Amino acid sequence: MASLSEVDSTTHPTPARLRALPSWVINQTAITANRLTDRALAGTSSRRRFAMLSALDEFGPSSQADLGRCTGIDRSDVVTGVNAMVEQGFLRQRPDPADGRRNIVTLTPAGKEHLERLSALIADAQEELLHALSPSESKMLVDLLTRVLDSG
Amino acid sequence: MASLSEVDSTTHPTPARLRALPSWVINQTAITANRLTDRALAGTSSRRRFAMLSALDEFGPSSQADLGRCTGIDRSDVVTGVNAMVEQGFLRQRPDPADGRRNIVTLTPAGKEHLERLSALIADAQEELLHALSPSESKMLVDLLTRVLDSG
DNA sequence: GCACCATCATTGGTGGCACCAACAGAATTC
DNA sequence: GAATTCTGTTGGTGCCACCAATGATGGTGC
Repeated sequence: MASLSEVDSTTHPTPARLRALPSWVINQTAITANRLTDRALAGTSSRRRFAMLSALDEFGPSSQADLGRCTGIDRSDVVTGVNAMVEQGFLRQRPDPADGRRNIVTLTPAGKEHLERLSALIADAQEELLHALSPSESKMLVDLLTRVLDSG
Repeated sequence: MASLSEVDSTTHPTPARLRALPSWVINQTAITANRLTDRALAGTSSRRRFAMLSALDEFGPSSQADLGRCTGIDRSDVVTGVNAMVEQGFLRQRPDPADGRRNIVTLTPAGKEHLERLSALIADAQEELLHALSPSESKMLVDLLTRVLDSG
């Protein structure tokens, strides 16, 4: 009995100009993705720190500059993240004996453990984010975005 | 010590954990997309204001609350954007005679003109962003992201 | 009528993020 | 050995998403 427009009364359509705009759609999706992961990480950590932990786990001890480069985080932002995680006991910091400029940052066992906890939380968020897509569609989405990223 | 990684000194590989993480890839792509559009808009406008202009152009005059809802912008953030564009002559603001609470915001001819200018600038940014993808791939990317968005 | 609640525009503020500039000290290059 | 590059660090900027509260207004149930 209710007309279509009536049903839509609570819905707020997005302008077609925006819906057709790749950068807009990408950004909106990123907003919800970040919201989901931020909530999943609750008060335990942040996306940035998770990225740093991931890099240290995969590449082993590295300087802060390298850590920033491979995660896309500014050197100055790496500093605060590293400091916080050193204080939490997740990272260890020592000067590079071969290069007096560098601080070598190392993942502690507690840090590795922490990383795995965060990884599980974030995995849940991914599922929540992509539940509308099939596994192959999710893969295709990631592949397309990766190609966009690598081309820049 | 001496190893292959030495040769790669200029390249900075991203951790596999991150590269396989949809939310990470989406966010990184959004960062570059936003950087490109922000640079395209230079000092002329912002992404938010473009979104508001697009909505007003497509849906006609509307209250600020509606404007915020259909663009996903917080009501409080709509205020500053509207004020700025009113001052620039792109928007007109008048009280709703039928509802004393609302401000009806209308796109002026200058605003419409401005919108079209911005639209062209942003279109260039899209091309720059997606130059690695074919048109059909770009469409598929937008479709996938749209489905993710609509499912949330 | 009237109390109650929803909605409006607006103010103010918060935290995170991406980014930039400058610095001293150490290393590398020429 | 001078010049240049790189490092960690400090400090700061601006945008963005988000939240809380408030006074004014509209609508609803009774």
